[in-house]
Amino acid sequence: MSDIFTTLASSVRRDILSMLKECDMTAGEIADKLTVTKPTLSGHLNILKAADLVITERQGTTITYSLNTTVVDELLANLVGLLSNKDEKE
Amino acid sequence: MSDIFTTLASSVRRDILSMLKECDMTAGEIADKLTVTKPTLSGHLNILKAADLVITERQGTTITYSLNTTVVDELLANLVGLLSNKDEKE
DNA sequence: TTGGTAATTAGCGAAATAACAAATTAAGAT
DNA sequence: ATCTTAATTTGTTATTTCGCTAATTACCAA
Repeated sequence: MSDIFTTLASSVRRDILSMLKECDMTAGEIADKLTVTKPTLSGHLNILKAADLVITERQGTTITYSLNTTVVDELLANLVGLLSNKDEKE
Repeated sequence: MSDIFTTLASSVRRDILSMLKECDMTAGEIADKLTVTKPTLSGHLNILKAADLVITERQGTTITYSLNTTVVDELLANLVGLLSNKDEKE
């Protein structure tokens, strides 16, 4: 949970998540849509994977990235809990 | 919206928000609960204020910080919008 | 005006972050 | 085995962030 926010602090990583929200993509396809180089993108994908926000599946030489919807849903639930529990009396 | 995530990337700032969620506090009171020095805390409070997440009110020599619930609610709505409409195929 | 308390600003060094080019691994095809 | 394509890892550099101490501002009281 703590590094989730650090992960989301990068606009490149948020852009990647927004794209994966629409459809699964390979690293190369993502790179074509962004302005960063492939090595830079690879680093961002590693961070997203470490945060368990994306899932990978290799097919031959290409690797497809997709959103880990389960974890994303949990993240949203935690976020709401972090900031909006006026009722909670401890 | 973009710097909101940068703002939330610090655990110190998230702790401050959690505390202010419970009750309003002065900078000194917040400092007593955390392990950082007062100047360091002041910097974090400035960032939170710049992000419009907290509101300040001076009473004599003390300044009371409180959560800007309006902006926090907007933030949560935006977060949900950013990540949770995977099914929405339009 | 002088003193005391609360909080901030200024300045510095250490650590983390992000980007790139170059080199390397992985898998499939010839 | 060799070549090609896709993607990653390595190594380097520059920028940003974080926390501290020291100095400063703001306010109130005597």
